[in-house]
Formats: sequence, structure tokens, C-alpha cells
Amino acid sequence: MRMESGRGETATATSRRSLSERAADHLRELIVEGELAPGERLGETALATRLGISRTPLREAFRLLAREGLVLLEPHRGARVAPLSLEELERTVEVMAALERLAGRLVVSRIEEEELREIEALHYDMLSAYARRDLHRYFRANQAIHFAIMRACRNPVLLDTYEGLNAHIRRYRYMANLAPERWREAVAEHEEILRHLKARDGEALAATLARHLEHKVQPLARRLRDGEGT
Amino acid sequence: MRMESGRGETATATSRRSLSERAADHLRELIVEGELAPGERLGETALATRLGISRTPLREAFRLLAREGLVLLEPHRGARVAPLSLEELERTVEVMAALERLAGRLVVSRIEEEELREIEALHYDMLSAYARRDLHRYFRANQAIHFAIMRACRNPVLLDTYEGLNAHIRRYRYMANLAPERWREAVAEHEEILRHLKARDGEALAATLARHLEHKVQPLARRLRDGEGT
DNA sequence: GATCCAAAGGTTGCATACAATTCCGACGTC
DNA sequence: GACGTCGGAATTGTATGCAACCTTTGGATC
Repeated sequence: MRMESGRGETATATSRRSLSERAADHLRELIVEGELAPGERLGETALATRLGISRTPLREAFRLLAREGLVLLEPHRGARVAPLSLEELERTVEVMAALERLAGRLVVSRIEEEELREIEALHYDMLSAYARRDLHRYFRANQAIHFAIMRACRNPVLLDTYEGLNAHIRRYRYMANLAPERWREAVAEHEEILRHLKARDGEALAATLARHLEHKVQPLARRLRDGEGT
Repeated sequence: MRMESGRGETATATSRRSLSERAADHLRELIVEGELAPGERLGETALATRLGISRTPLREAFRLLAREGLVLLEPHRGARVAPLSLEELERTVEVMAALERLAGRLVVSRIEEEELREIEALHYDMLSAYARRDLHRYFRANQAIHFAIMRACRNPVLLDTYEGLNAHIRRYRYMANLAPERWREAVAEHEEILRHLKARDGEALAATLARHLEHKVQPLARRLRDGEGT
């Protein structure tokens, strides 16, 4: 679900991706999915063996993920999966909300008809998943919608920044377990999003998107506040 | 929480920074200052020799800078300094403006007295530099003010993201050569910024910061539009 | 019993060596 | 003359080796 490549352009020669990039993708997935626990130590030799590569490309992958903030790199002391924290979650959401706001204002004047139709289709996919209470499909459609909106802004810097922050948020997702009333509310907000988008009302869309994100995160934050620290 | 290391100040254990990080800092400076020209090819062996290190840490530095968007990394074809483009500049400023807006809203409720006094001091440093038409000192104070505001938001994610984008913008700076009336206007905007900040008026501050940034970039964009392409 | 020191083991940091791929020029063919 | 093909050189990608550092454990001292 993440980056086709560095900053920006088109997903071209994907088959020719270097080992370190693939390792980074792999690790990112493991971290985001919680397979590698927060705070877990990442020994180079052990992980390199597990991934079937040598230490060199693995170290390059570490550097990438450290830059993204998913891995903590302490000199001469190795790499650790970045711990989760309420603090970090809240700070990340603050920034993402600002980006969503920007996207709302931008997208209405830049989106093309076909993209709008695709978003509409994704919206109905999401409703379908919601009707069946299929959380997994719901999440996928949901993410796809938000990324489609971002992409339609035609601003690679925005998209890339958003992707980077989104990876962080996704780490908390598995703790979500949407409460029924919150789920219903989220769907209602998505209806609103689509409506504003079709009406090309940038300001309203911006406000709804930001509110939507904050709502989405509130239960997570509450849960973190009660539960673990880090 | 999130990287203390980025290219953040707080040069704590400087002696303990890895070679690849120092190489990345060095290269970033060379690129931002234009020492390494946009589009220039970065041969690994040549650069490694020039920096007095081996290829391994240099390659790690490449990966970092590629993630930041300052370097273009094409598989099996090596690294190039990312070219400048009007497109990229405008897209970056769009995102930065959104971050400045966010900062304006956040900072008024989070800044501490001492930080405010420091910003005021920097403001007068800037006026001093302006009175002498000392462009270099002016730029330094200017940057310091904007970073101080960001830091006072107490959001490491925001600060880190802002820093990353700012490095891109700085690449265009040397083409600036502030026109006298624009310079005067920028100073006036800064007076406004300080006033709103002291008045704790977040909305007004947000608007002024965003406008300030856009004004700052407009001449660059115009110059690029007339001048080179890439 | 607690604290400090020291040596051993293990891990990371960097350099170098080898393999894979691309680029460039020469040659041949149409 | 243009185009395509085939080496060879150069460059990048990956693996491995060695040195520096950190951690740990054992023991000695207070």
C-alpha cells in the first residue's frame, strides 16, 4: 500500500527494485502490521538471515525506515522498532489533519471526472463492506479513498508526506476494533465527504476530512491513554 | 517519539554520529548550497574518494537523501542530484504553507514566555540585518525565527516534516536576490507575525505565515518560469 | 551484600572484494 | 549511411572480513 518509489513519480520499473528497497518494504510491512513488536530489537545478522539477504542491504533499509521514523537507530547499539506512544500518535494526527485540510481545498479544483467516478465506486465498495461488517475490506476501501483524494491533488510532495505519516498511523490501527456507533458515524462522514467533493466545495470538504481523521483517532488515543504507555 | 536525529540541531553526541549520517549532512549542504549542481551525476567511487570515506556509508547517505527527495536514485544507474523544477517548488510550497498555517494555530497556545522573548530577539536581529541590508544575516535570522516558531509548537513530527521540505526550498534561495520592495514587504509581514504571536491570535498568525511564505516564493517562481526549465 | 573493574563475547561500523548490470563503441549487415 | 548487435569497460549491487564499540559476566574489593 505504500510508495511506488522515492518521492514522486510513477511506479515504473518495479521489477528492478534493489534488495534494500524490497527489504525496507518488507520490514515496513512487518512493523506496521505489528509482526515486529514496538521496541523490539533488530539484530542485523539475525534479521538478515531471516530475510535471506546480507547485512549490507539490510542496513540501508534500516536507514530508510529510521528516516521515516519507524525504526530507532542508536549508534553502535543497533536498531529497534520505534515504540508506540500516545504523544507520537497525537502529534502525527495533528500534521495529517493539516494535510487533509489542504487536500480538501486543492482537490476540488484539480480532480478529473474519471477520478471522481473511481472514488464514488470505492465509496460504494466501502458501503458494501460496511453492510457486511467486513472490517478488513472496509479498511482497504477507506484507505483507497483517502489516497485517491490525495492523488487527485496532483501534488507528489503532499502525497509522499501523507504516505509517510500514514504508515505511522497504521501501526495503531490493529488496536482499533471500531465501536459500532463510531463505525456508523465514520460512514456518515464519508457520505459527507463524497457530497462535498461532488459539489466541489473545498472548504466544507477540508473541514469534514480533518474532523473525520480526528474522530478516527480519538478512540485509539483513549485506549492508549487508559492502557499501555509505551 | 520521533527522530531526534533528522538533521535536527541539538548536536549532542556529535562525535558519535555515524559516518553515513555525517556524509548525508555534508552532501545535503553541498546540494542545498548548489555546490553539487541539479541533475549532476554522483558517481560512488569518485564521491567516496572526495569525502574520504568508502562506498558503503556513502550509499547509505544516498538512500537517506533520496528519501528526502534531494537525490534521485535509479537502479543500476546511480545517483543524481534531483533537478530543480517550478513544479516541485510550487508543490512543496503548497504543503509548507499548510504546515505554517497549522503552526500558527498551534503555537499561540503552546509557546512559553522565554521562547517568545527569544523570537522577539531574533526579530530585532533580523531588523538589524535589514537596516544594514545584510542579506546573509537577514536570511539566518529569518530562518531562525520560522524554526523557533515551529519548535515552540512542541510537535516533533511537524518540525521534522517542515525541516525536510525547507531543505528543498533552500535550494532555490540562492536565486532569490530579494527585490528592495519585496524585502520591505517581508519585514512588514514579520512585524505582523510578531504582533499576532504576542497577541496569541492563532488564526491571524496562521493566515499571515501562509501569506508570507507564498510571497517569499513568488519571485522565485516567476524567475523560474521565465528562465530555465528542467 | 553491594559496587566497581576487567576481560570475553557479541554486535555494529566501515572497508574491501566479488558479482551483476548498464553504458559505449566497434563492427557487421541491410 | 543507418540501424542493430555484440563485446569490453565502467559502475552499481551485494556479500564478506576486520576493527571498534558496547554489553555482560565474573570476580575482587570495600
